[in-house]
Amino acid sequence: MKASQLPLGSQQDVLIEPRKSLTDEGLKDILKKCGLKITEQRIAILKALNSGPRYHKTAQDILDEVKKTKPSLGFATVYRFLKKLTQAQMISEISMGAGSSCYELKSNQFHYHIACVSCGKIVEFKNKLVENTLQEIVSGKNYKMQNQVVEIYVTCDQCPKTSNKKSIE
Amino acid sequence: MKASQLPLGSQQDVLIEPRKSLTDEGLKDILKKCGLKITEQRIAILKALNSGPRYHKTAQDILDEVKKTKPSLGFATVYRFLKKLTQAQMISEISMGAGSSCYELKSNQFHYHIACVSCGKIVEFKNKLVENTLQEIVSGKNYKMQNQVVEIYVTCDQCPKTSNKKSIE
DNA sequence: ATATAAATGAGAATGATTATTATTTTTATT
DNA sequence: AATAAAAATAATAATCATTCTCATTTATAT
Repeated sequence: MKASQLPLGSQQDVLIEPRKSLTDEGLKDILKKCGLKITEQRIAILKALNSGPRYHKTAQDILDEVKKTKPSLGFATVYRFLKKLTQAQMISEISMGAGSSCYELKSNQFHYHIACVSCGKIVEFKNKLVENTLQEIVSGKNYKMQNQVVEIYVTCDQCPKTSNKKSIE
Repeated sequence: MKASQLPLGSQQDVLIEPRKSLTDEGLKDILKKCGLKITEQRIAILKALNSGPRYHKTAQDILDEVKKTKPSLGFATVYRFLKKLTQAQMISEISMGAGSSCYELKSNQFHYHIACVSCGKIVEFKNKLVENTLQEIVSGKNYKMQNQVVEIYVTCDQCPKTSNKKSIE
């Protein structure tokens, strides 16, 4: 399934809701909350993470964006910071098969993805029934929810050549 | 979130239902259905994929298993064949963050995973309400379902040291 | 102002996966 | 059963994403 997909980061997709942009103060608060020092690089990386229209970004996406203003930035700094943000649960790491992982700032609601295995298009969606059902499942086991990942792989109606592929049995 | 997890393939987990073992004829039929030639290596790899108690396996898991009887097998053959099986939609590729992807033969029902971000334990589960809801979502958009991935990340009750981590907001 | 711990940048190292190529095997056809 | 053509294999090199190392710079608490 997934090996046939293009890497997530290179794809167009549809965003459910635009995010409000964060002030420099807001970005610094994020760093403080994580116990991290405030640097230009980190502010710039957070801004890149929070800029639309696509909110899940690869390390490469972020590097490309930030290098426009800070050409000396290196991959190591991006990955190091992304890992710290992940550990602090400020962002989610998403890996949908081949290619690089994507990262996105957590918002106050879970959202999910529909990806076409043929054209690579990704659509975000939300569903409270699914969200609540998953919450009940883990609550019933006395677990504590940390994150939910729901990905639906489809062949979409804009891919006529592939839409007659057999579904899984 | 995911960067803190151990690789999936190295973890213990709980299986929902044992799978029936396939005869050599059944395995050959799978290859024929995919339009692939029948070789000892492929039969052995399929057997390894279909053996319990854990049905999601890394390329390394498969290589280790098959090398017991065919020591000359190499990684390239494993990956090449897994990619063909994936393209033929006979198996699913699962990548839950860091480490290697896992592969599993598709069964007739979707199943999902709960993973503890602290200890790495993975539990499989099924839920018809979620499954049907996801099906309705894609049907409503005129898409054709190819696969569903539902992963819940938790801190589990056997991890007291981590169970008081704050949940995502 | 300064000491200390943390962060950065550059590049090397690692681990997973894919590509290359010469050799071997399968399978369809004599 | 022999054989030609296409496909598969094994070995290894190459690639890609990510992490590590270490010398230098920077942020922050005092």
